This record gives sequence, structure tokens and C-alpha cells, in this order.
Amino acid sequence: MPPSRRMTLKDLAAELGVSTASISNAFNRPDQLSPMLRERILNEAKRLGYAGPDAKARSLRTGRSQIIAVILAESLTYSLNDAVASELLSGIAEVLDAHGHTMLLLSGRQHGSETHGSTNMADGYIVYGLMPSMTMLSELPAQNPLVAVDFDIEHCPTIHIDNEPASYSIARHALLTPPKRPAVINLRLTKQPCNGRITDEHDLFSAHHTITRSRLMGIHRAFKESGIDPASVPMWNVEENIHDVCAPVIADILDQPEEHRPDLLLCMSDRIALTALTLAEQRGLCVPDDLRITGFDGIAEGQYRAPRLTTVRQDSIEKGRLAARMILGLSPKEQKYLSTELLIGESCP
Amino acid sequence: MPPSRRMTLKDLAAELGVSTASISNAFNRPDQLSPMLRERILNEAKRLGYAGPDAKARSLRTGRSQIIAVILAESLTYSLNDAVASELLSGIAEVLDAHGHTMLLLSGRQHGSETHGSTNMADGYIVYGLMPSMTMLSELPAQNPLVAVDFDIEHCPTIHIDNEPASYSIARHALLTPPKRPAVINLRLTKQPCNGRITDEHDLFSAHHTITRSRLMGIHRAFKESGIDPASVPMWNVEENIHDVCAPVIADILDQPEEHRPDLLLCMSDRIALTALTLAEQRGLCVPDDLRITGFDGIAEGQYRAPRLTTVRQDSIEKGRLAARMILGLSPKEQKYLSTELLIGESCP
DNA sequence: CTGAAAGCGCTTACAG
DNA sequence: CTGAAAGCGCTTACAG
Repeated sequence: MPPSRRMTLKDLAAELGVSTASISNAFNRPDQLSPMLRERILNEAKRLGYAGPDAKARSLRTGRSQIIAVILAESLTYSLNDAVASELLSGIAEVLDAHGHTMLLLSGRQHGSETHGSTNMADGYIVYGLMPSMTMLSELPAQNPLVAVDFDIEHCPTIHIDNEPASYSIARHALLTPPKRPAVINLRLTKQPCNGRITDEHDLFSAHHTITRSRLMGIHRAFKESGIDPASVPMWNVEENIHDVCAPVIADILDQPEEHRPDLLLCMSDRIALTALTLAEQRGLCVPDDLRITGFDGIAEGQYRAPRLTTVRQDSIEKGRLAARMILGLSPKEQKYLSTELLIGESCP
Repeated sequence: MPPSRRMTLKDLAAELGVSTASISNAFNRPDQLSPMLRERILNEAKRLGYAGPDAKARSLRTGRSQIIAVILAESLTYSLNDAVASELLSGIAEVLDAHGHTMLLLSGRQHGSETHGSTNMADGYIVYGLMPSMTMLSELPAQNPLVAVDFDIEHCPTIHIDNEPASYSIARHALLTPPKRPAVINLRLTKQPCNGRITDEHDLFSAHHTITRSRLMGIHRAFKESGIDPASVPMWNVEENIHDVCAPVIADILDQPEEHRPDLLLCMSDRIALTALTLAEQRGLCVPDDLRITGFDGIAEGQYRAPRLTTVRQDSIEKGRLAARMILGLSPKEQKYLSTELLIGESCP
């Protein structure tokens, strides 16, 4: 064997004077050869610097790569820095790791428009969030399993949370103390991109297109029950769930004259709510006395602070675990709804 | 072709009456066949549901998978939820994505002790942080490139930040206002696991084993310059950079009688500093009047709050970009130091 | 328990 | 510009 080349299983077999099958079995199927021979092969392999079968060849031969791809609707940069997506990923990683699989990260928003060539190497796909384009999904190998999280794909197992009841419950809690001027800050709810006040001019996405529409329906149900006409409640919208996009919208809301400024902000995410909290504090507004704020998600950042955020906790880690178990065939592939939990903090007691 | 089986390049070639080489070239090397034939092949492929060459076979044949593995010293659960690691990963992902590569996530702390079989599929490895065990690294294919981030591997390109000068600069800033009772909260500095006060009994890791030792050296240099004996400054340690581990240690510090309670906390990370901020606020302590706090890292959570954290910003995204560029051969493989930036917030003006 | 051989689906050097 | 053929490094069904 030329020393420049990496040692192969065949080289090792020749070196030891055994068949390639025995080498393979020594690494993969201990019951297929005598313990003594196996011991000898493993020892010699280590001594000669053969670290085990090549994964590229193995995956071609077996048809499986032990790789599960997670396809994120958002960019990888956003997803990796978003607490909710990160929790989902860690739940997935935990289960995959425990079962000898690894996680490949892909985004529905690639650099180019084309799918990465290595995409079809994965044994299965977990798709998180509504994809900007469905062409990518249609190009995936049809026989490989697919699980959708937070949105629906026809004929696919999906995992959701109970968005409408969850936001109903938090809105109902907030409305126990009647607000003078309630307001709602939505996330990507309008068909026309809008960072600001939502007007009659705007068309809203359906619940099929954005989970925040379901959340809004829950909030509206609570308003009606409290005798408040939802149409009378001003709404704002932000396009991105990041501080720098939320901040100017919220600044406009808070910088209104006091008689117009809301005293209750129902926010569609903790990120929006935390941005509102920061801007309120910077303006010397007292939370919750001058302004009550609620979020949605239950991320750590909202709970490890003073005042703590009143919010709905969704267990994204468990979502990820379940998605991974479905993909690996450890849980039945079905339509699954996870429940949420109301967390009452000091931002809206 | 039996309809149950996925279509292969060979099937398609037979179907169209052309050679397999032409099919391959149609997808990979447009210059190797006439535009007309290529067009026909691509159209027919789409019509017949052939989505392109199989990545498993391609990677065996070419020897490259277009996959770069990131090996994280911490668990995936920790890394994915840590702002600094997430920024590094997003920097890596950004560059890989732009160059047709994808990112596989691995941890040095696997479930079992054994390396995943698919580990050797990657074309290159970015290793982040000192590995709990070096065996995993020694089993990687020797001919594939390796880049180390935040620690050293012999004969390998590495990326660091200027830990000592960075913490010197922030400590010097803090000491411009002479503290009565300064204190330092370290991260994983002691050889014996310790969540609490560091005493003479503890052995400290060398700078080779933990970046926080270098940071401590910078802090000590600033102390000496200000005429403070470093040995007189009490030090605490935490083992994990997460709220729940930091909180009890910091609570003990803050719950001391006022005449012993520090009025300046130099923290080795923003996570520690933010935990201190929260606990101080919960106790009604005024930051910075009663207590000044500094961090290290410059994560968003410390800047998008009131009071903003005084800290040192390290550009983890750029670290990730550079690591990815080195792995892909787009940047020279060398020992690289990235500089940091002092951020002066209200937590220590 | 062990070995000889086929073949997973591609890419590429080479001949025409 | 096109095609026939070798071979990447394995695993596994099968024969002995």
C-alpha cells in the first residue's frame, strides 16, 4: 500500500491474510466471527492506523448515511441565533445523537436558488417552518421520511402546538385586569411586508400560512369574551423576529402621547415582548404599572430577568425530540399537537 | 425500471439512449456536451422524476462529500443555546453555504464514547474548544484539513482572540473608578470542579487549558497597574456558562452583608454578568451605583437591555467565517488572532 | 466460522 | 462531441 493513500479495508484484509468480509464483520457484526479473530483484527487495525470503514462507501453500499437533515425555513444565521429554533435543534440533536445519527443543517433560503448536491444524502428530513418555496421539498428523495414542524405538508406527519388556545389563555389572563388601551404586535401577519401599524389596506395571511394568525384568533376570542370589539384594538406588525427590526416599530408605539400610548401590549413572540420591555425601561416607563406586556414562546431570556415576562411556554426541545423520534421510526408518524403552559411573570401579573 | 426503485443515472441513460457519461456531464460539466443534448437530458430528467446524481455515490466516487463537520467541545444542547457558539456556527454556515457546502454538527461529548460512523464522511473539520478527549481528533482522516478555534492543536491552523489584552482593557476601564471591594467570577478555571469561592486549596488550569486563565492574567495586570494586589481580590468560579449554574454562586456573593459585598464584579462571560445583573435587580441593588458589573463576549442579550452591559465584544461570526474560509482553502491556513472591542455600557460606565 | 464475488450509483480518463 | 469501461470502498448473500 502506498503510504500516501489512506488505508482501506481491502488493504487491511491483505495485510492480515483474512477476507474483507471478516474485517467488515469485525467492525459491524461481532456475532459473525470468532471473538479471537475480531480482537486480532481490531488490534491490528489500530496499530496500522485503519480507523474503520469509510462512511462514504458504507453509505453507498447500505443506502443509509446515518445523517438526518434539518431544513429550516429561515436562514441558518437567523435560526442559529433564535432561541426557539435553537431549542428545537437541540431536542433533535439529543435524540439523533443517542441513536447514532448526526444532524446536517440546511436552509430553505440557500445562497443560490439550487439545492445543495449533498441534500439527497440524508436518510430523512425534518422541515421546520413554512418554506419560502416548495420546489426544494419536491426534489427530496420520495422514499425518505419527512416530518414537518409548525406547518402542514400533505400526507406527512406534522408537529404543532396549540397556538389558538394558547394565545386565548394568555390574552384572557391579561384581560382580567381591564386595559384602557390594549394593542397587539403581530409577526409577519400581513401579505404586504409591513413594519408598523396594520391598517384596513393590509391583507392578512391565513392560519395556513402563518402561525401568528392562529394566535391572533385566540386573542380575538378573548377580547370578544371580555366585551371588547377586536376591530377596535390597534395592531402593529413586524416582519422579522429580531431586536433591530422590532425596535423602531415599538419605539413609535411607545413614543405616542400618553393618552394614546397602549397600556397593554400583547406580543406574538418573546423577542418582540423583550424588545418592548427594554424600550419601555429606557423611557422610564414602569412595567407593569404604566404598561403591561405579554410574550409568546417562553424562552430563557424572558424568564431569567427582572421583571420576568408573562408568556406562554412552548416546549421546543420536546418538539425537536418528537420530530427526531418520528424520523427514526421510534414514534408513530402522525399529526401531533403539543400543549403549552401559561407562565405568569411580573410583566403582566 | 421497477417503479418501486428510485431512478438512477443509468436508468435515465437507457431511457434516453445516451451514455451515462453524458447524463453525468449534463449535471456536472456543461462544457462537456452540446447545449442541445444537455437541455434534452435535463428536461427528460425532470419529466421522469430524476432529481440529479445520488450524493452517496458521488461522494464515494469523487472522494468529497461537500460536507464540513463542526466538532464542538461542549454538548450540542449547550452549544446550540449559547449565543457565542451560535454566532460562530452562523459565521461558518454563511461561508459554507455560499460555497456549496453544508454543515454537519458533531459533539466531542457524544452519547456513547465511540465516534459516529459518519464522522469520516466530512471533507474537513472545524474544532471549537478544547476537546474533553483527544482520541476523537486522532481518529479523523489525517489527510483532511482541520482548523482549531479557541484552542491549539499542534501543526494545525488555529483561530484565537486576544484574551489577555482584551480583559486587561476592560479591567483597566473598570478600575478608573477605584472599587472598594472588587471581585472576579471565573469560568471553569479550577482543576477541581468548583461552583463557589476559589481558595488556596484550588489548582488553576493553565492558559493552555482554558481561555479564562488568559483573561484572568489580563485582569491581574490591570490590578497591579492600579496598585491593587491581585492576591487580595476574592475570586469565585462557575463550572458552566448557564444561568442555573451561575445563579446560586452569584446569589451567595450578593447576599453577603453589605460591608463584604463586592461593588465591582469582573465576570469572565456575558452570561455570568447577565445573571449577576438579574440577581442584583431582583435584590433592589442599583447597577452601577451599588454594584458595577462587566462581562466578556458582547452577546446581543447584553446590549439589547437596560442597563447595557459593559463588556468586550469578540466577533464570533467573523471567527466562524474565517474558520470556514480556511477549511475551504479560501484563506491561508495560519495561526490567526482576531482583535476585540471594548463596549462601555451602563453596567460599568 | 470464513472467503470469493457481486454490486451499490456514480465520475472520469480515454478511445473513437 | 459521445460512449464503453474501470473503479471509488465498502456490505452482504451465498457457498463452503
